[in-house]
Amino acid sequence: MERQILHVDVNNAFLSWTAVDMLKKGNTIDIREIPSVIGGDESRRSGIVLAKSPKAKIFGISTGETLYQARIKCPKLKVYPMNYNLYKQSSNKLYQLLLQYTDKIERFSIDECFLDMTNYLQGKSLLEIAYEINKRVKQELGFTVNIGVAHNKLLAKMASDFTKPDRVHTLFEEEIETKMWPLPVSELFMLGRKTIPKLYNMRIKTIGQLAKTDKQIIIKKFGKHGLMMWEYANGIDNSEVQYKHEKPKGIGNSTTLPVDVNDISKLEEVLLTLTEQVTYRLRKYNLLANVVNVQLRTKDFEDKSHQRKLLRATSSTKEIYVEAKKLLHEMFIDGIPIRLIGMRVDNLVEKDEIQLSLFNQADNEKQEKIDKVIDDLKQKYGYTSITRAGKLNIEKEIKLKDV
DNA sequence: TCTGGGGTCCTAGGACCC
DNA sequence: TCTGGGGTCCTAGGACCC
Repeated sequence: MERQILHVDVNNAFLSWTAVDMLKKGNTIDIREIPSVIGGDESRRSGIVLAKSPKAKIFGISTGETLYQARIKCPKLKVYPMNYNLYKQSSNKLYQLLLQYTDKIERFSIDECFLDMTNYLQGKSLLEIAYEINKRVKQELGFTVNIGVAHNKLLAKMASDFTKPDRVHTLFEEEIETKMWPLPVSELFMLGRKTIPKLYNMRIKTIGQLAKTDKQIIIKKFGKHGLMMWEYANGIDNSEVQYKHEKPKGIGNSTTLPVDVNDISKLEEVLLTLTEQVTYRLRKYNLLANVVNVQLRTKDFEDKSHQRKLLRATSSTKEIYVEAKKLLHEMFIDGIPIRLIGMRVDNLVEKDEIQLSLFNQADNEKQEKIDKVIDDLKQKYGYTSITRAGKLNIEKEIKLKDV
């Protein structure tokens, strides 16, 4: 049976949500109406554009470029900081509204949802519901969304990306040829900056040209990814809306250091902080990790990572840190300044599914108790209340260097 | 480039086993 | 040994998404 799919995409999400919040707090200007962006923190060397207003777009400012470049394009540009908690709250409000239409909702990212409306139409057409959601979000929540209307996820997603903002677009099978095929291949979902030049070399410039190229030729050149891109170009996508919220498959944190760091003991201290954050989240999900991974980025933007499978799954800060520290030492080369350090855990399993050997249990429980005491305090008093003595030192030192 | 951070999935090659 | 072939597991790194 034909599926009924909507893709809801918040227009300029971070910026719109900030605008709504500022208006609510009595601010008189709507930052959506002026050249403005949400930007990272330049003093922490993460000064890039995360979201932009339509007026900023007119100046040629694009997401991902540096604030420095953005200001050259528009000297009077207003820059507002990131506020992740606000985004999460705003995203939840949207989700609550969408739940009134179907419980088959996949939260694809903080500002995008797929809705499976099959069997939830209640006498209305899919398009009618799309317009109703569009209107209600604007009236009740104060920001606008684009909605893609189609019979599979890929086409719904492509449709919501057409003209913006505040629009509803359909992309049914019979519309593929006129609405999607004339677009450049770079517009196709899952085709990124590495694949586009290769397609150009094959004289493939539009989605239609890709769709009409022999499938086997694309598979031979791009493998599994090739099959997917050929199917997408032809509007084929049988994937389901993943509405059962799944646990993460990996959890990680990384940070660009305020200054390049040459000293491994400093890196160790940052690594400990990252490990504490990651394992805290791991325990909150009631998961255990089987693999520990450490990533470094050098001053010259060269990335490397090392990972290792553990002898047994764990969520213990201490156990994971011991392994992460080993990995750091294996990778670190004295004299090569480090710009970014990250750590992540992978191959996660449900804690309750693991059968602990009796031999390990006593030791394990002791470590668990220590972690739990700290977690409970973090829960109660906020994350920053618990810091290790060593951590405070490095933050102070980095700040001093930075000035 | 004055170039973020959190994810998922895939591939290639080496180690190891039968 | 001038060393087969298939399968699985592991690690490093890449591509892509928002």
